[in-house]
Amino acid sequence: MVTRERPTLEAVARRAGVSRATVSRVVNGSTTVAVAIREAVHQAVAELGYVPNQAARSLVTQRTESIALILPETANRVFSDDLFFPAVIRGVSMELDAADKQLVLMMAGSAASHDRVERYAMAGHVDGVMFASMHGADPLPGALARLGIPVVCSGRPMTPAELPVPYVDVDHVGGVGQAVRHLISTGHRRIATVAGPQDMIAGVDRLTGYQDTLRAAGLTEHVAFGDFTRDSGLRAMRRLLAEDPQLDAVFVASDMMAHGALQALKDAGRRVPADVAVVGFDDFEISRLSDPPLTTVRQPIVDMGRTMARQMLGLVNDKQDVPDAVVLPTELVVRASA
Amino acid sequence: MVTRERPTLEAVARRAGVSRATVSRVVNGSTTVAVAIREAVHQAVAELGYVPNQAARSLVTQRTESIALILPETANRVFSDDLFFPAVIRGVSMELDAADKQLVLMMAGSAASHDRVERYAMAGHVDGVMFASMHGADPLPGALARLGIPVVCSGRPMTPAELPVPYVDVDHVGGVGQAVRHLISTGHRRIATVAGPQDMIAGVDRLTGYQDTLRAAGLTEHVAFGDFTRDSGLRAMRRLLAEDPQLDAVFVASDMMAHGALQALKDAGRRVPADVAVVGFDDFEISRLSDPPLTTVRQPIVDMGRTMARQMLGLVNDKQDVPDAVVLPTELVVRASA
DNA sequence: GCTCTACGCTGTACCGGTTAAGGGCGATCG
DNA sequence: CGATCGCCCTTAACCGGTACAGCGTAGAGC
Repeated sequence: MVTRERPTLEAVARRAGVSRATVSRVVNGSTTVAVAIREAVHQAVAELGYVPNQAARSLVTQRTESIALILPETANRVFSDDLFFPAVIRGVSMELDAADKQLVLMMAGSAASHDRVERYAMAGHVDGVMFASMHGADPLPGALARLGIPVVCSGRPMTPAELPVPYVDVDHVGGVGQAVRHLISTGHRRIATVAGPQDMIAGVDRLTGYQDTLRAAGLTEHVAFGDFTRDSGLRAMRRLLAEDPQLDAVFVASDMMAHGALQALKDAGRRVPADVAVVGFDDFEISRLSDPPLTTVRQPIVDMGRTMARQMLGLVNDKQDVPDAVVLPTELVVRASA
Repeated sequence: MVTRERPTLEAVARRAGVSRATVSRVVNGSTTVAVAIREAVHQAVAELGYVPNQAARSLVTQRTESIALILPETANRVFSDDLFFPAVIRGVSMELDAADKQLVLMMAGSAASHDRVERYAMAGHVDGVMFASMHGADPLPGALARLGIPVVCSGRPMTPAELPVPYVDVDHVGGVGQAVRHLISTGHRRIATVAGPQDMIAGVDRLTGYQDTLRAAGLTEHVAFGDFTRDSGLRAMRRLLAEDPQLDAVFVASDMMAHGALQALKDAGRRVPADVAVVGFDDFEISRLSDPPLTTVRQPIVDMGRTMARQMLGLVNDKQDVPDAVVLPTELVVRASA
């Protein structure tokens, strides 16, 4: 390793024959510097390969130009069979890159890591914190917001905090309504659902959408619960079939669970959609490729990430027009399974 | 926003009735502090909710306790239909979490972002940089290493740099050899391959493994190229079928491409494995679930991430026993497709 | 009882930037 | 022609920690 000494402002200043302050102003693009001097400084910067020390800069500016994204799951579970977080990351990353901010990724599954996140943000390591989907009524976003740290959540908070934090969510209820009405309009009457975990807003709202629509149509509810994983969908579908062998349709609250449900139906010798129609929720890439291709409610996950990031950028730049809540539209995508 | 002032060392010192230096030593766990004073400081820290300012600390220690992971793709492509990067992230994250280091995620698809990564590392924002899979002979790892910044790569560098950087890779050639020998031993003789991109070491090595094994058996090669995406696998399989309708087996250099190939075979009316046997490479979760379940070469992706992170931690801690190269084993997983 | 040593704490000089206050100098105006 | 003004640059005071040198104090040794 060569470990060439990193040049400092001081070195650049000496080389250009000016003071540190002048170099600082040139580097930060101040216009009140004579052209000749500005040129000299730029040349010195180039010759020495000067790069400002971020720690020193942060110490005085109280900004780090980086933003944390918290994935409230253990590193174990995230990414295991989940396509949601990668898409969120992608959206967030696109937007932060454009703003020249850095993305710090943190997993916060355990209580201990909760603490770590809080300390990390308090240590001024990041300018703001984004939460990607949350379980239960997590106190962390509210706690950080109370400390004056910009916070944005994905997913409407389950319990409205005393201090409301901006969030972005999708129209779960509307999308599910479309899906269930589609099932009804195609002649189905015994429509069950595999619902998501009830400690997540996505789980709660999608179940509400199902219940509201069914009730409006005067039909009977039939619910089994999963945790958004493929396997839980498979098991839930089995339970539904055991409880009501006559069911002719099912709305499954996530694509992953829907693929599990397709498997369960296949195992049980049911044809899809002839015997049982299936609708999912997410519209992952793989849902176009399943057998049969999955009818599903599309939610714009990448856009959620982008929107969160934009809200965050607005907050850290003290823009006044940052909306408290953004709800993105969902849309039924009809394929072969229903 | 309440924006409570963050307490400083100074404030804690005043409250505890000691000097800044003493508080600093207590906070950093030095043992040469009298118990009574240590207690008093701890209490003051707790009462004030003191959290050390990371920027100030980094300024003097020249360390940030965070590590960058570079995904050399545009944010667009990463995660689109790729399951490799999420798994790497998961492995890296597990290991860094345990070491209480933070993970900074950066995309570096464009030349411009290349520059950003270099400046970012040079600014001392991170203590080290890890590269997750690379295209071509990327000069960036070598450049950073030359600047004295700890670097670890996933995937053997395509052109050995003048300054060798530690890397972790898997035994591509060995795994592919197992796969192709399996095809031969089950009676196949017209064995084609869908190879990966030849600007990536994984693409090159897997093709080499195929070629070496076929040659050793005195069989004829038949190659089409893809770029590891499902769609490219589908198209490549079509070309192979058009060129040799008699082929009876194919080794596909990635699971994603293999799923595309399965689709192409199905479209062409070929039964798998009766007419054409298919072996993939990766062993993603979804490969157990395809129809038929995919025989494939398992590579330990999460372990790659963990190993990279461990090497990195060794480097930043100046451990002497950091191996230059770690090659993890691969293993044929036989399912129904071959 | 005095010196010596060891220990533990304080004082302070940094780390590398930013920024407010201050000063030199040429141009402008009366 | 002198006072005033404004433009640009320099000086220096921070930001909040770390770590080293140094000093006070207490206990040991004789």
